Amino acid sequence: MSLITKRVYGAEDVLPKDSYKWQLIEDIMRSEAAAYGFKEIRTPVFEHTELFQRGVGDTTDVVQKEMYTFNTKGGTSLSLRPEGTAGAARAVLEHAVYNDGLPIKTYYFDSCYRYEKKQANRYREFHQFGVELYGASSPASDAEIISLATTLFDRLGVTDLQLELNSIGCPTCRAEYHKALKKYFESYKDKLCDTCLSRLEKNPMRILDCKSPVCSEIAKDAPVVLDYLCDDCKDHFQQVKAYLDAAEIPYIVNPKIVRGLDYYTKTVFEFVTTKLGSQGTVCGGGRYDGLIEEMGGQHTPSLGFGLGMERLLALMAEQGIEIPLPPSCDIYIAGLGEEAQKKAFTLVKEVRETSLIAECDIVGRSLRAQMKYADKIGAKFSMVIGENEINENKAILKNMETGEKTEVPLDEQFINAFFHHYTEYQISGTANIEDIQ
RNA sequence: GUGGGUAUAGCUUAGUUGGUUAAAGCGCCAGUUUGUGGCACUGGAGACCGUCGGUUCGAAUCCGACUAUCCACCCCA
Repeated sequence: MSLITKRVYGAEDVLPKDSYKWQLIEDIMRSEAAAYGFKEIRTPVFEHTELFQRGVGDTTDVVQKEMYTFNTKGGTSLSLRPEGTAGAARAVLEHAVYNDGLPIKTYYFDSCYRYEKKQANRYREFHQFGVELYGASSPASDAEIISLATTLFDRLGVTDLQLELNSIGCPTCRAEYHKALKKYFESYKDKLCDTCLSRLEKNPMRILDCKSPVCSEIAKDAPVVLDYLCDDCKDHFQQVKAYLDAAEIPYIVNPKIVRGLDYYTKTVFEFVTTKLGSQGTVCGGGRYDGLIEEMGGQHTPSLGFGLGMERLLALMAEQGIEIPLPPSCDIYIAGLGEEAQKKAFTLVKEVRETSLIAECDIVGRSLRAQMKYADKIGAKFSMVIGENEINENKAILKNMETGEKTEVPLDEQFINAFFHHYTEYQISGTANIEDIQ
């Protein structure tokens, strides 16, 4: 088949056979976020370009080369969001949500866009579950955010993740650290890769993250940010760790994680796995005490994380976690002949009003083909209606699993009779839906 | 932006040293007599063998370019 076009490079379709997985995971996330007191926020996919330039940071790769930026007919520069934090923060400020009282706890399911080369578990359109907490500076809030993430992974049964933790300090102590780093790396100027050479001027911390063997070898002995933290930051970090210890949340301190977005301060963390090839970060976040101010608001210490839905799904698949199938058809009502088809059509409608799932033939199939279809969609019960049934006003209800047949009335008592059998069916334990929560 | 791999039905693949209408399994649709699914059987639809060009009497098969796709670098979710 030659189609006019295919899907856009780097974008993925979620097909009917898979969408239930997303729904279940989203349900769990919503309920858990709600349990922590978070409420959903929905913001537009596009924003004024300067929001990301200011918010995410001009020097970051994300803003410099990965944004989908375009001009409107009126000449305004807009960009598709490359991440969720900036837009959420903008909305909170624009609507003065802080007047409802602090802290503000929000979560979102965003589709985000980055113009990058596609790779395993890296897409140009990807989906992120994100959480933002505004107006909290205490280490307890850091721990709460991390705790939410670990609870989510627990509830989903994800185990192959390690929490890596670091503190990159506040602007004051980071300035000291930058100086030390620069001094250190300058002595290796002739050996560093080209990208790292440019990083040396703009953001030397990024060199620590370089995967090139030479640079990472040099980076091994580089000054560690934790040694340069001011007393306040050092204390904050200690207390975050103490909270995590108290909550028995395991972590390792990794002084090399620096994060790619400029707004981070103090606590940064990632949940990483080795099971997903080279895209091992499933969830990343941290504190951004300066962001709200940078965007024109009052000083509002804040923090959050983003969790990659595609990567989470991929990891769950890799781990062999089975997501329970969604409910299938409860009853299929086959019809023989025009009059019977209409009867089936109305009966099915009645059943649906009780929020059960019911189907009848809508493509004009033979009885045998209708039964095959009923079997294929996993109908729990079936029923055939023809001339006889209409004349006698009763029909045979068939349990598709056991083959057991029962006579039921076709009048207004039909629903009651069906419910009776359906309830027995569920009690007998043949319904095989296990809850992974 | 830089590398490397791969392109044959919806999916997974076969296709021998270039040789007549490109094959199989799964899936899909229909049927296997009178009104009942799973199993089995029969039949059907579905591929310009990624595209363009070249070598040749002849190309899915050899060569080139392009495109798509996958993986890695980079970056991050």
